[in-house]
Amino acid sequence: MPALGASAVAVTVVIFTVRDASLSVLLIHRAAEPFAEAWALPGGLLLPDETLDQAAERKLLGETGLSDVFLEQLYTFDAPPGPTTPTPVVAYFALVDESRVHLEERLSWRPAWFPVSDLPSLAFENNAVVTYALRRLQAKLAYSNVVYSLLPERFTLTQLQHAYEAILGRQLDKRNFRKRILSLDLVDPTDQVRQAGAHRPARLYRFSKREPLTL
Amino acid sequence: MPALGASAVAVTVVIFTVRDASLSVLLIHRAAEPFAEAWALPGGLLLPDETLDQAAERKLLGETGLSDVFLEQLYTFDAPPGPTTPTPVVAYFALVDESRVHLEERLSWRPAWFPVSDLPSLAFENNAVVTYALRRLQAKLAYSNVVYSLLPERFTLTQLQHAYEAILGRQLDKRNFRKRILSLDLVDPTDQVRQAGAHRPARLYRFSKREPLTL
DNA sequence: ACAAAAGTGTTGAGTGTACACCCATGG
DNA sequence: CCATGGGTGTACACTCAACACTTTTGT
Repeated sequence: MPALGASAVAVTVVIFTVRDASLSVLLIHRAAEPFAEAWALPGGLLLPDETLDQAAERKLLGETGLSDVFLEQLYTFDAPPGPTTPTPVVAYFALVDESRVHLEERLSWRPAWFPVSDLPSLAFENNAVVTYALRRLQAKLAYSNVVYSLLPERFTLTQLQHAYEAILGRQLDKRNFRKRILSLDLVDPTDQVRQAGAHRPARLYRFSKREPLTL
Repeated sequence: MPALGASAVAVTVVIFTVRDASLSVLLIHRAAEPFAEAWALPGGLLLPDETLDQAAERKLLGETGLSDVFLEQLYTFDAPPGPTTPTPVVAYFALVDESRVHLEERLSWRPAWFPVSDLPSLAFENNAVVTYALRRLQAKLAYSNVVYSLLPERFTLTQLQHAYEAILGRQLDKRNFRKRILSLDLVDPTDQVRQAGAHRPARLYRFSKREPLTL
């Protein structure tokens, strides 16, 4: 039987949001070695007596102040090479509504949103993690309601469509989009018909289930 | 920053095969505590300087003598409750051709195949792992060539169909199945037309790519 | 007035599904 | 001669993609 205690486990979270029509990821600026001055995904070690999901929630809450959002385990990556004790990294991904986020105020680290289409080179080979998360997210769009936590509780179908377009990176046909969404009945219409700042009254919808739903 | 060295990591493998028209899983019989005398999935601790994939391959090779088969990471589960130091478990799943397997000969442990439809209650909550693996496998059938490593190198379309049926747990229409498989061109026909033990000559096929392919 | 977003149907192509019979061989 | 598995085509239902104009409001 193998030697014990060789590894601890780290958890990292890819936090996505949609900002001005593009899909973005939350990154933190590292002050300490290794990879000082590089951008990286938020993450850290699993605490004793904590589940993996709890650790991911803790990280998400710390960075954004949010906890009731879509958050799912993604993949477990090997320990990145480096001077520290090697620990496998369990990656999660989350979707948040940017208007509900309160970014952590820090002295030395500056969290910031970066469009996924224009990422810098990240610490710990985190670019691969983001790429993997993006692929998974795109795949899940087709058959689940994951986007529920990217949008406010009530939203127009156009807003929803913009979220889909940002994630898929291409334009969608409006009429086909509406037909499909309504036929899946992921959403219910609500009575309210006027939204601040909108050009004209519009029907608002909400997700019929806000829990993660994987058809 | 959290305390270090609280956890190591374990790896476990769900090894599937098709035996007389039903999908089966390889289990080992535990001699030692915890869960002595219970059946469990093969697994063990990650060794220092080993990648997760390597650990899974090592386990698979140890139990079956095989290494060139489909093997994919599945999910990372929390440490099971118990007296030992809690370690998260990175689960993998593999597909093997039973005729190529050489089960490990052991004195105290007896590895054995169990149909997934009729599993005993497993140690370490491994039943949930098997259920998860089965769902993933079924999903992957639709859009990938994963079954390539369940079958011998050359096979008839009927054999292939039997493998699909065992995994999905339902009968498929022969003509539709053939049309679909051929249209995906996952397989190429080979010249050989006679197979030992078969009732009549038949066209044999082989997978055009034997590498994992995720369309 | 005009820019910006909301809303609304039809058609054609392609895909998926249901369904039944003949053939070659081994026993 | 019969049991076993190999091999083959068509018709219908459904899903998906392409496509343009009118309405309402804020500025």
